[in-house]
Formats: sequence, C-alpha cells, structure tokens
Amino acid sequence: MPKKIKLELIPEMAARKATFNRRKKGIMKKLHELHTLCDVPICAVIYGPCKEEEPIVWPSPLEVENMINLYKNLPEIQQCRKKVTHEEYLKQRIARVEEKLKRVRKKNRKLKITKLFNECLKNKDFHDQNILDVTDLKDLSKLADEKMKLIDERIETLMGNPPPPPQIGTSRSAAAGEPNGEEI
Amino acid sequence: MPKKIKLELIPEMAARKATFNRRKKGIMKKLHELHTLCDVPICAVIYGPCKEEEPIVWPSPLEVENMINLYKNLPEIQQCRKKVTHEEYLKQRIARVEEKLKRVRKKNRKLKITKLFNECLKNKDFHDQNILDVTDLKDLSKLADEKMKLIDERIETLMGNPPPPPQIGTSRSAAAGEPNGEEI
DNA sequence: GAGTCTATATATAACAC
DNA sequence: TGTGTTATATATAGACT
Repeated sequence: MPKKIKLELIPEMAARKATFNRRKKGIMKKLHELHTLCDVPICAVIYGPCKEEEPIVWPSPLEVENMINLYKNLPEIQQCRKKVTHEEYLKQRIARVEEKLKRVRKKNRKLKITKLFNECLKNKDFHDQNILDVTDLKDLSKLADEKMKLIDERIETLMGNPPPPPQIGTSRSAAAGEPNGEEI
Repeated sequence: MPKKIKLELIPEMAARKATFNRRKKGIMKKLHELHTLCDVPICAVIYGPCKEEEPIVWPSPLEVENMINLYKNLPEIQQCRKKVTHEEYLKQRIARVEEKLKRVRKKNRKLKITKLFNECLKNKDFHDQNILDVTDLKDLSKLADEKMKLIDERIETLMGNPPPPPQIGTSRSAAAGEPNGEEI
C-alpha cells in the first residue's frame, strides 16, 4: 500500500503533517541508532510544518550549541574543505545517479546484444526478421569478435602453446538456452 | 544477509566505519526527503568516527547557524516546553515500547484463553489433561461469563424486547474449528 | 492525533570484487 | 574505499478504528 509517492511537496496539509510525524519519528530513530552504533557526535534541528510549533532539537539544545561552537573553533582549513552544502549534496547525488544510469544502460545493451547473438547461433535466418538495425549489427559484429578472441585465448590455454596465427577453425557449439545471456 | 545487529557500539573499527558511511548516506537521504516532502527547515551536524574528520554540516554551515539563532530568539516559553532531549527521547521510547508489550501480552493471553475455551467446547474431558492451572480456569470462567453476556445481548437484540431475567437456556452450538480464536 | 494492519518500498549487513 | 549482489530487516503510505 505504500504507493511510491513522488519526492515533492505534499499538497494536502493533513497528509503532509501525517507524513512529517511518521518520518520525523523514523529519522530520530536513525539518528539514535547511528549515534549508538558508531559513537559519533550528532545533532539535528527539525521544525514542524506548522510555524507555531517549536522545533525538535536533538539530542538537546545545549549539545547542539556545543557542537556548533566546536565546529566554529575548527581551523578554517578544515571548516572549508568538505562543507557539504545541500546543493553540493544534490549535485553529488545527481552525478552518482547519472553514472549509475550509464552503467546500467551499458549493461542492458550488452545483455541485449548477447541475447541477439545467441539467438543468431540458433537461427540462421535472422537477417529476414528486420529486427536488427545498423547499430545492432555493428555491436553484434563487435561481440562476435570478442567471442572469437575469447575462444582463441581458451584454445591457447588448453594447448599450452605459443599463440598460433589468428585464423582458426572453431567449432561453435550452438548454445541451447541462454540461462543468463552470458555464454561463450 | 543483513543480520539483525545489536544496537550497541560496533567494536571493530573497520565495520564501524563501513556502517557509519552507509547509514550516514541513508540519513542524509531521509533528511533531504523530509525537507522536500514537507517543506520544513531542517539541519544536522554529524561528526565521523575518526576525530580528525570534518563533520558533515547539513544543509550548510550558514543555514545551521541561522537555525540555531532563530531558535535562540524564540520566547523562553516555547524554548523550554518541548525540548526533546536525547534522554527524554529514550524515556518516551521505552515507555511506548513497554506499553505496547503490555498490549501484546494481553492480546496473547486473550487468544490463548479463547483457544482453550473453544477446545473445551469440543472436548469435554479437558479436566483430565492437567493443562489448566488455576489462573487459566479463572480466566476461562471469566471468558465464559463474557460469552454468556454476549449471547444474552444477542438474544435481546433478536427478540427486540425488554431484558428478561438473567437465567436463559441457551443452545451452545459448539463451534467446529476456531479460524482465528474469535468466535462466540 | 495515535495505534492497527498490510502490501510495498527502502535501507542495509555480509560478502565478493 | 567504493560497488554490485542478495537476503533480511525496517520504514512507511493508505485505509480504518
């Protein structure tokens, strides 16, 4: 039932308050856990959605102030180096997510091509199916080259001999079903 | 694989650091989400387990300071009323958990007795089984009284008449199987 | 507001790289 | 250290009480 809500301001005040209370509790628990598990100084201040409310000051107003003062007394160098501003945080996050997206896309592409490759091994008339565009064919060719190289290397290993000339007659044993798109 | 780790200081420094990094990331995400979903002012300062590290100051040192100042300017009354100190937080938490424990125990007890009750309806020789102690028998008797009362009420409802004298010959239809221990 | 319930979404511990 | 993976543990949205 926890519909994946979008990460944006909740319009209805009632729902917003409910979510605030639920999540505030969760965050306080997390803070307490981190503090206990790692024995690190932590503090947080959280204002409520209703402006008249007093903020939560965790673990206590005094300690919050102490931590702030402690921070202020750090040498400038340390203060400035790693300041994680909200903006920076977002930028870092975006960068990481985009990087991951790239990796995943690449992986997907590779899986797709590998799947095509294996299908081709089983079905030689794939040319007629009009499902391959130029890019696919190029990647397919590239993958074929890679597979050839792998085969060559494996043969070398099995023979335990110096590299013979590149042309070898290999018996491609058509793989039956691709369990996970990663056969040779 | 996430073995349920105990909520206490992690002894091995390596594991502690790993956990710290993982959880710090999680908490920052939560803070960001709460901030976005509810549009409330939030800030947090988190020092690392290595004393030389600079703390994370979120969302930014300036804003943290502003929030602190804002807080300091609140009228004393508001400042003092709801100060959630770490200790208070723990006390509240303990109180709530204990309360819940109580509720659950009560519920368990009731389920157990109801189960016994239903078994008795099916099997009259339960006296021989030596599985009931005095408390059980007392609770059982109490439950029987309650059930009787429920039956009386239901009969009254069905008759739509003024309450007849308490003695009624009721036909106890022995319930077949207790689906969830909550039959009459 | 606070607690219950339940289906899902997330967080995350331990491990392999 | 950081990432990917996977099996679990938690968090939590939504509907009720």
